[in-house]
Amino acid sequence: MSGDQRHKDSQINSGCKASDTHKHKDKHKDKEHRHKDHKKDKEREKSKHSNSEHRENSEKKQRDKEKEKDREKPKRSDGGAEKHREKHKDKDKDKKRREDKIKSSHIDKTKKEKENGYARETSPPDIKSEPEEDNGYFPSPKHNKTTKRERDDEEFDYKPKKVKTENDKKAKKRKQEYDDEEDLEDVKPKKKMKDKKGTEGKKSKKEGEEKWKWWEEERSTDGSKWRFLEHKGPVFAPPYEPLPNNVKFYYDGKVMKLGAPAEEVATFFAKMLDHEYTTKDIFRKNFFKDWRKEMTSEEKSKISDLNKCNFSEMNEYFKTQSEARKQMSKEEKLKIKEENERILQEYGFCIMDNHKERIGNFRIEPPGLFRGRGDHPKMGMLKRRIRSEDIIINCSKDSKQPKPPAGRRWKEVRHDNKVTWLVSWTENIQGSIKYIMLNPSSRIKGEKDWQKYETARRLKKCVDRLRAQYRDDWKSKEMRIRQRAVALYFIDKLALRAGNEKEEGETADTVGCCSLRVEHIKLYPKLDDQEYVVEFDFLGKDSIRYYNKIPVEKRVFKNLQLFLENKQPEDDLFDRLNTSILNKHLQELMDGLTAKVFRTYNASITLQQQLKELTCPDDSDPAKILSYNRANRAVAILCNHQRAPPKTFEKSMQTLQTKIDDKQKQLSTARKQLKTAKADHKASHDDKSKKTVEVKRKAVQRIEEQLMKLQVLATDREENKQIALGTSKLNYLDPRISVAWCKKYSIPIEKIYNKTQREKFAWAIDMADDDYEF
DNA sequence: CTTATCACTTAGAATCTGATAT
DNA sequence: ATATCAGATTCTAAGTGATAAG
Repeated sequence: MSGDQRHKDSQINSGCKASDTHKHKDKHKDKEHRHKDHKKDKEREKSKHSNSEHRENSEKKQRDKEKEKDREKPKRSDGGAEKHREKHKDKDKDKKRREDKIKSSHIDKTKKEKENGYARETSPPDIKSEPEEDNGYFPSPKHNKTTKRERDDEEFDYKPKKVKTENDKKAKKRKQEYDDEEDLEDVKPKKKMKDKKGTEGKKSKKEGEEKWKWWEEERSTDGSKWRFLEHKGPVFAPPYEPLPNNVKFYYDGKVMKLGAPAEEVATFFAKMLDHEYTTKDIFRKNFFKDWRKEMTSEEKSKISDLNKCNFSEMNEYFKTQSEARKQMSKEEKLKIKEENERILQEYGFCIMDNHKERIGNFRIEPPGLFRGRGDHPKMGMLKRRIRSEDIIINCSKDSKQPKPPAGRRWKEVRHDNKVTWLVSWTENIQGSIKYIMLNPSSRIKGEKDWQKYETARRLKKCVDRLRAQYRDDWKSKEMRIRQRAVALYFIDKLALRAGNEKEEGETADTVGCCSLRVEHIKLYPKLDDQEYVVEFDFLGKDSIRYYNKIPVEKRVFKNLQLFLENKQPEDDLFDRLNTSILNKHLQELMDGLTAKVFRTYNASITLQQQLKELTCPDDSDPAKILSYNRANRAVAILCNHQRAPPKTFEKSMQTLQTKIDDKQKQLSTARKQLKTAKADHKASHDDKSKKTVEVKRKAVQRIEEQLMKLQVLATDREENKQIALGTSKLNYLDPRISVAWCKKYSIPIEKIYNKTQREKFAWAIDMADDDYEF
């Protein structure tokens, strides 16, 4: 039990986890040659925005072309590039918009470079102006009108603060405007729902709103995330219910009655008794320390040793309770279910800009003991109960504000439409802020998700150029550039995460690319039959182990040797690099580009390629789905998405195997029968025997099919033992690729996406055709 | 610069649920 | 009817990255 990540690590590769404990760091700030370059960085940093490339139709062609033309910015040499930029910066939006249109109509890429660098609004020099991230940004879509309805988001129209009818109109109009060029076949009848009238949202029966297609509407571009927001506030954790008197706690063998505060915290521990956590020293120490804070002075003076505490009766009690819950009668269960449904209906939705949207997490996290992942220094600490006085409510001014519990108040009510959260509070373990936000199916999340994939697609168009550049940078005279280039190579090739710095001692010791330390890699000039092999072994996000040996190019290898010179194991591998430097650089190469875009890009492009490669048109549906899963798996492996093998894995494989064996037996019996039937028929030639033959033949066929299905299932499951497909499916794979694949091979989308996933990806399901290309 | 803060995405485990096997 | 189990859902920790503050 106790699936603890570490286990799985060892399973996958020979054990040993990275050592923790390094007191490392403090990068040598002795920069040997720092150069003038930052100045460049600085200048540029402001120039993001705008992009406006897009055009795409023939992406492929384009892609190629693109790479050459794409801003040949002289890598370093300041100056050049900027100049470029400058020249365009002033165009006004309208003009630009027009241009885009044109452009898109004949896809002319030559134009692109122009926009590429331009810095329009480099400065809305208003001081206060809070340019806000998205300002004018929304890179992607703006133009892409690929074949299909991609959004052309129009940034400049102002959304009428009111109703959607109006929006619709506008949208429609806009659409018309562009339609000629794309002449859609736009299959979808756009019946926008009847929700007009602002207030309507509320009453629209639950999902009743017949599917609002937000992706057919325009997005706001002024950086605001919504215009109207109303909700009921969070659902608080239920208050503590003291234990019945017959459930005792013992200290040093003697019964001891605890006051409610101490008792509550004790129950948190008691509930976890079976978990390996509670045997860990740090966990116990942290727990005990925090527990004592809840004790009365009397309790405190008595209870001085956790080892003398006996929680087992409490533990038993909870087990019994949960058992009882399972045994509840149907009606009781139904009642609970209904109550939950009621709460969901009341608190689980909000109204955002005329639409009723599902909230993701409307319940406040209940108090408990903090469980970090991996070797977390704070495991076991008490996560305190959140009260209304800790809560900040965010909603629009003109909405009906949520009410705090009777006689209580909120910490604050604000009206900030530059953010998407409805409720926030500060958590006491790390001091970080927690939020209540909308469900992934909401417009606000969906748009962002869509945008993410559009950015990745833009990377696709220029990735060759970027690769050429970083390869070139391997030869740079400047250490920092070489480091940056090698790191980027890893991020690109191995899909490593960026690797922000973390505060030491506050979290488990994990790393990403930029934070790799010397101890995390080993170099083998020669290994088996390969040259220049780098072995990675480190704990990444969630303390999941990353272990990989890969041959790299000689130049990379030599660079790594250089980076390692004179360093201790706990020193940073890339001592002149961090994520902020890297991202700043990436931003210069492509608008909106950051390290994580590479993961999205590589994941999606891998899926697309693998699907192409693995799908056989003649396969049965289950076989095709197996291919899909394999393609998905390739991505999961690339991204290192692991899971603890399910506890029941072995057993379930076994039962499956039994089923397969049975089926096999059935099959041979059926075959025998068929043979006999045939023989009979031969002998008699009568109709009846002929029929039997047919029947038997069918039976054989059916059984064969079933057997095949089972075998496929077994293969799939086995291959999936320690690989988690969900994460990549949900976060990295452009859903339009999957949708297109389903359409192309007539696989029902339900086979690939369950209900929740279909909701999240509704936009993709609606817009992608079978010829969609990432 | 360096650090802190904030917002938001990504992550695997825990828990729940409902279909299926017994 | 009950037990089992796998898939769905929930939960919340742990990342990324932009920006503000020092």
